[in-house]
Amino acid sequence: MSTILQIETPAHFNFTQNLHYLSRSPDECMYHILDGGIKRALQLEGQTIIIELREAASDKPALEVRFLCGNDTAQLQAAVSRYVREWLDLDTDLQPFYDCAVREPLLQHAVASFPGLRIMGIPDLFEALCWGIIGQQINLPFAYTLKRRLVEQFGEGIAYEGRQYLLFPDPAIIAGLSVGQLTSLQLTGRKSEYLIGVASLIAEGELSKEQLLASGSLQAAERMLLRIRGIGPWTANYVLMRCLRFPNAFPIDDVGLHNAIKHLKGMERKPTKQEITELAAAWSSWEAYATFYLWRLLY
DNA sequence: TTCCAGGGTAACG
DNA sequence: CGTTACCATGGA
Repeated sequence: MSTILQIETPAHFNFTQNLHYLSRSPDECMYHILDGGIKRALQLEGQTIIIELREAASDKPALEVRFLCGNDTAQLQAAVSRYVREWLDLDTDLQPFYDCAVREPLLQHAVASFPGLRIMGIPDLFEALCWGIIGQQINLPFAYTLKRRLVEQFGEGIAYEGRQYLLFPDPAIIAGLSVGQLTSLQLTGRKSEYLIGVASLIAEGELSKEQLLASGSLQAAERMLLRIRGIGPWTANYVLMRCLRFPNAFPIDDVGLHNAIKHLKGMERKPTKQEITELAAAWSSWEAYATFYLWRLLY
């Protein structure tokens, strides 16, 4: 009946490792993980579909995608394939990072513990920016709660086999909200203003992923993001890492990164920014992956 | 109870 | 300019 799309996976990719990362919060609302597979809704090529992603039982290491709901034209299949490759970062060769990490005291343990882990992406720019802003200065469980409220309140949902599959809210919807409609979800007034502002920029076509990628360099894209109210160095680099996929994006202000370093080095205090800069010199051009692996040590 | 959470802004000197 | 108060809630 429905087509099964096969997607070959590269060396240094382990589906179970990544599934474990994706399972980290019971409050995650953008996909359902059950029985070794991921199911989620996607809006691609102007259509809304539900897919299931799991490891393929084939000779070559691969994933298989089932189309549970919606058409599966060749064009849509190609779009889904591109989406999955980007989401799971299947097109990056991790060998150079691993070559670097095995010689690096701070990274050895992490890369040995989570082989095949990749930076799980947030392909949608608006979702990535919202997630970054929501997560500023609050603990992660609460951030997941706030995201779920936002998505349940303002995102579209599709029911399938008794389960609700949610799409992230359209920027135009959020752009039209009042601050009060967001503070009622327990977002702060300030963050509510940030979200509405970012939504407006995207809805008006003044900010896009294409535009950021076309800027030519990490630094240029970072400068564009830093001009936006509510986006500082941490949020900019977080988005450059998880959405734009710059391997050298580096959220150096991240408290989780600070705690991981403190723990690994047996320090009594958190490292200073200068100390981190000196340590991270050895991760040059792979700062994003180093950060992601160190985060993984924390939970 | 206090302190910290995947920070950023605006108002100070 | 560098520094600081403030945001607002939940969990340890």
